[in-house]
Amino acid sequence: MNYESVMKLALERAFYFPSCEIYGDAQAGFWEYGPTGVSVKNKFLELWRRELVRRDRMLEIDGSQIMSKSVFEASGHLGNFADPIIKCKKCGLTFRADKLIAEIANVEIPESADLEDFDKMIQEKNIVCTKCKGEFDVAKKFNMMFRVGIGPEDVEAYLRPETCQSIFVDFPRLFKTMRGKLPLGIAQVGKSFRNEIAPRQSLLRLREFYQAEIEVFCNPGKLNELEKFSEIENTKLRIQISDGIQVMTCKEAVEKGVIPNKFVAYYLGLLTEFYEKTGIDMEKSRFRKLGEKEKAFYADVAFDFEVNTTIGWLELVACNYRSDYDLSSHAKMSKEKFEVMDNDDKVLPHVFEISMGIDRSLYTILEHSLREDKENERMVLSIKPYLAPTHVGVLSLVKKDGLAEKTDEVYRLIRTKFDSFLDHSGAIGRRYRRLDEIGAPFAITVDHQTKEDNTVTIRRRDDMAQDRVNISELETILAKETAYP
RNA sequence: GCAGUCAUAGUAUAGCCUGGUUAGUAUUCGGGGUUUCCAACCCUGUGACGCGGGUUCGAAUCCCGCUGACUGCACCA
Repeated sequence: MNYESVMKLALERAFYFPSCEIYGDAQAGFWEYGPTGVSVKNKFLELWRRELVRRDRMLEIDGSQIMSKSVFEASGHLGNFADPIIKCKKCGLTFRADKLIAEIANVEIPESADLEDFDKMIQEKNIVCTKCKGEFDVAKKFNMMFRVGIGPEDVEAYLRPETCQSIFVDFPRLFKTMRGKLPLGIAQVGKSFRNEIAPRQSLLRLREFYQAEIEVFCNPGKLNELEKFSEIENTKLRIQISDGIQVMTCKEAVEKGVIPNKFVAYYLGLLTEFYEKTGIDMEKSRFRKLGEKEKAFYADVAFDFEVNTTIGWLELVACNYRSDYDLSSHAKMSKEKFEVMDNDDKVLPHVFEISMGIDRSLYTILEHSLREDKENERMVLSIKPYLAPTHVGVLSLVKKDGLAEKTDEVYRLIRTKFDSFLDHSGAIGRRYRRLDEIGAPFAITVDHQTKEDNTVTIRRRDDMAQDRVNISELETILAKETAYP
């Protein structure tokens, strides 16, 4: 289904919608999740916990969103997370200073250079606005982090631009108190904040967004010694190589040198198995190795997990081998010791990161699950039952003859065990359609026969077929059908 | 951030050019009825001119600013 239809569904059924929408000064890049969206998000995260955190015995933390200045001095975000920009005095057009200079004067100035260097070069080479020939104002830094002031003294701090910094900062304590052993995964779900220049397309480019990040700390000397690699060695990865996507097992990818080591391949394998279970169409996915220029400033080797949608390839996960970039910078800045013992070796761990964009993942799940059933004139969200915002609708065929009361009874029986929705009003077909649209995989209908033999019908969303079962069996059936895989 | 297009109920739209009755329609939604297993029907009700200025006796309509959405460019660490 396309972006437009997903957007319509999102607005009509309260999956997500613009933040502060009743006010005229609402800013772009901020969206809220409604009840249905939250329900899917929570279930998606439960799946993530099962398939990655628990499976790999990772530790999950929940850190602060506001972090002190030193953290970002050490992480490099204060220096590198900013673009040098110049603005035309006449027409107001803004350019990236380094890019414009490289283009016009053919001189490479690193983007982290002093601002005066850009001004000097612009003077020297007499660079003017490409559009109106106007003069440029002095270069400025546009930092994508949101600055906040703490307390009455307005102490400088920042909203985190990625969740992982708390994981790095917390690593020494966690390793000691949780009896850590390399390789050790530490995970976190939470919000991050980036002052994007042009937020776009609802959940796909936000200023405030959810990440589920995993940082795996490892001994860099043992990247090919990983016993659990055998668990995923036959898992098939889809990897972009030059112009085509090649499908190969994790084992083959390492043997052919497509992936540098077993360690990285293991986590790409886990990630593949996870996304298969979200119901995203994996035939439309790929891992893409990033080139030198595309990589983040902290990354050594980087693979993006991307999925093709109706608005193009979307990056859902960034997998970065960050080496000891973060731990050594924080060690230097804080004087804290980050070396740990790995058997008899004292090592400064390296980090492999799996940084997942939750909002984009949810969008993709919706886009890949939503379909139009023309034959039956309905929109169906064929989402995996364990991710569905509502598991089951509980309906009375008619309100009268005591069926409503009987339906209430059935609802009370299951309401705390499943996400269920009670509905008596209107035609039965309409109620089924409403449930189809929010992806409820099952509908239970109480009819006249129920009063005679205590049976109800269960209707399945995808094929609209119905079975008659005893009320006493409902819990078992639903538990089985909505269970995580 | 730049350029173009646009902004009316939950959703989709008409009206705007040419200012003037109660802002129309479809669907959704609430209540009632009838029928009963796939958006039927009948009655009834709720619900909108993005925000701020200006012009005017009078603004959804004309003008200005802001905000947002879409598309393209740039950006995406």
